[in-house]
Amino acid sequence: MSGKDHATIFDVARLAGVARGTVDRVVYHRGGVSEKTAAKVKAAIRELGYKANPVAAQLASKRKFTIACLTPSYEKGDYWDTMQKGFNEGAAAVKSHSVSIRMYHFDSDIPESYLEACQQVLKDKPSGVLMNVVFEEALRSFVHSLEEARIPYAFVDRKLDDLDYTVYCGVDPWEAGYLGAYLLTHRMQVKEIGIIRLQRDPRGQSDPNKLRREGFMRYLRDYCPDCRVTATFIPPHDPEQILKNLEQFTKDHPDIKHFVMANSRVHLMRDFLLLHPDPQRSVVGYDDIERNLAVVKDSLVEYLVTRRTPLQAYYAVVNFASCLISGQPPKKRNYYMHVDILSRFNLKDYDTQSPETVNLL
Amino acid sequence: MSGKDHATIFDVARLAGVARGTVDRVVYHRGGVSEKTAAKVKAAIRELGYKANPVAAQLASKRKFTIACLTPSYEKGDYWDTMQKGFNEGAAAVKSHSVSIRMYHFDSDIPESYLEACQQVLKDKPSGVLMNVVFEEALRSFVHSLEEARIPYAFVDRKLDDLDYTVYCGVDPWEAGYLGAYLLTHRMQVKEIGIIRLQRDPRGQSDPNKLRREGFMRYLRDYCPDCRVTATFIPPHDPEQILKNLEQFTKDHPDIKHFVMANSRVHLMRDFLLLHPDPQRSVVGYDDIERNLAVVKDSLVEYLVTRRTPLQAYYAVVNFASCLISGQPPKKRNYYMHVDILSRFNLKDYDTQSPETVNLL
DNA sequence: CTGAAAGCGCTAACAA
DNA sequence: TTGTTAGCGCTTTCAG
Repeated sequence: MSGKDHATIFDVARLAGVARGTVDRVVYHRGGVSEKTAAKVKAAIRELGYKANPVAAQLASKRKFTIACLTPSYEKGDYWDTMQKGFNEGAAAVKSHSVSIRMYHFDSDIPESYLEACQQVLKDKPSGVLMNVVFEEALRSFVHSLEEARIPYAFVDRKLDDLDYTVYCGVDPWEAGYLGAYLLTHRMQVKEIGIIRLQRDPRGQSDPNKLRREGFMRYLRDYCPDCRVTATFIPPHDPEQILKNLEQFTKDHPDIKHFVMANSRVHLMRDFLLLHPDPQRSVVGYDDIERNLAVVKDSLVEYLVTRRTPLQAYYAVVNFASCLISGQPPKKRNYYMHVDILSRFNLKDYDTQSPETVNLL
Repeated sequence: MSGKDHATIFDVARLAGVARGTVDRVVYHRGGVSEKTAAKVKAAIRELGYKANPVAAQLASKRKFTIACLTPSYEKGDYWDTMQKGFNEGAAAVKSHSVSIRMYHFDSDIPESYLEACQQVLKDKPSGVLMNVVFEEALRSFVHSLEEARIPYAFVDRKLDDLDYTVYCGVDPWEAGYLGAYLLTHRMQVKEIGIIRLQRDPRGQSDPNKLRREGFMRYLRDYCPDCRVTATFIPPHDPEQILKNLEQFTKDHPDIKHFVMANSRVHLMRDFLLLHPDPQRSVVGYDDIERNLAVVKDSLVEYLVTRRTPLQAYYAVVNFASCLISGQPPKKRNYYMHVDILSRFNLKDYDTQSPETVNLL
């Protein structure tokens, strides 16, 4: 073993009576080796208990990987902006492993923009595609193209179970919904709940929070069977109108003291909550975007149900990268994250705890 | 940049007009470089945006590090056993970076055993010591010896602020206490609270949960000023006696419906809670050890205030290792973890989400 | 199909 | 205090 505490490719080569290159060929199934030679090499590997040194492999390798991240475009501070942080951190982490990421954005209200982005990805021939579920139909056809091009793909946040993705990273939205209903109602006699929804573009074929709402409703059926739920819709980009809507809604339903927003924008209720304080009121929202953390901090919203969104993106990138590097067969890997409960007394250190903490060097 | 997309040590050396070895010396603070040269090198580094390639560094380096982990001994399933998992995972993560860990245990009821363990550590001359605070006096004198031997040290879980440690990883116990009181009382009119404490060895000079209790009491002063708190002590290793004690306690104080255990063993209440169900009762405990997760799952305990204990240990190991490897000057690095709220509806995936998920290669 | 050899970027021992 | 250089273990190209 040339004085080492572990066998090197050189030791194997010598024992097998071949060159190092040949050993490399059999180790990585690169082909082009006669069966007889391969057998000799394999025997030597077994005898020496040889394990390739990934550090050395990494250094010597010239391979480069590109991960295409196909996600909705975003504005500062919104959900996908929060995700973006995680993508960036993931990118930084995998950089020294010679994988880079490239973002592709589309407008989640405009199916055409999604199709366009898909075309662009296909044209760029990345090593893998990391994406989310927005337009299901279009997504399926895109995945079809990817499979034809033999490009592996992974999901973050949402997935379609029946597809052959490599990695998924996210939380179970149904469970998050269930938990939200628990937090909104337990220890109280709740008879009425108001659910505030967003007016999405009429053409929008996506309903990203359907499962959350279903989980929410299911909890109510299980534990508060005679609780009535009333919905109202607000226009996400018109603060004045939001305020008016909510004022009208609460005037129409004076008994509703419990509110939930199943999307990531509970902060849109801020003005209303500030202007109409009510000690009996309780509000539950979702997702750890900055503005949401702020309304919790200000005691306007009682609970936020979430997971570390940037970490979720980070995990997705890192794990997908790891799959690409190792060239493993595309077996599904699901990483379900834990659902966190955030209240005004455990807000500290939530968003500061970035994954970088974990990276050596 | 010699045709690369990133600067190498060679590029830096050339720009600074020095040899590669010199660049290496300044990057790793190895000393033996004149200030003038160092300045030139630093300028070149900045100009090129040079980042050392950890993969190459790893491959070339012959250094070995040993981290001594000095912790209380444990029994299966208890708090320090849970920590141990994290230490092991941390060890696995840093292994390929040529750092190994070695455990040293002592009995937290027997100061002498602690002194002995300290002596052993000192004799073994590790590259660094990772530890916890149990016997404060003895710890201070141990730290003194470490400083004389120029061995850096780090804390996990608890720390002493005034010492010159390198890394600390844990949560703020006071805040965890505060949060626990919130969870136990909010949305309710609570007039009486029972706090269940452990009979620790009389010689035991440690009171590990003092700060937690203080935070807890502080919340009550802030928000439930006329709530009365009554304590009782149970013997941790005598289930029958625990049951009797608790039965007697609740007989003596029939109005107490709210209980808290500030230590990690709320599961000791299990038998009592099972035998005397009471829909009005609420119990809050601390720490994510398996048996505690089980009593939450069974709805015997309503909330657990915790952090990912194994992750905490993992972070401590990895970060400390990172400091040792990089040979950075011993500047304090505090990693405050987020305080998690666990209820029966968000228990899933809490302990399964191990840090290994994040490791490439 | 197989061997030889030039690196990958950095460390560390030695020489100056 | 600084420069030089031989590797670390593997990949990959180029000859044979």
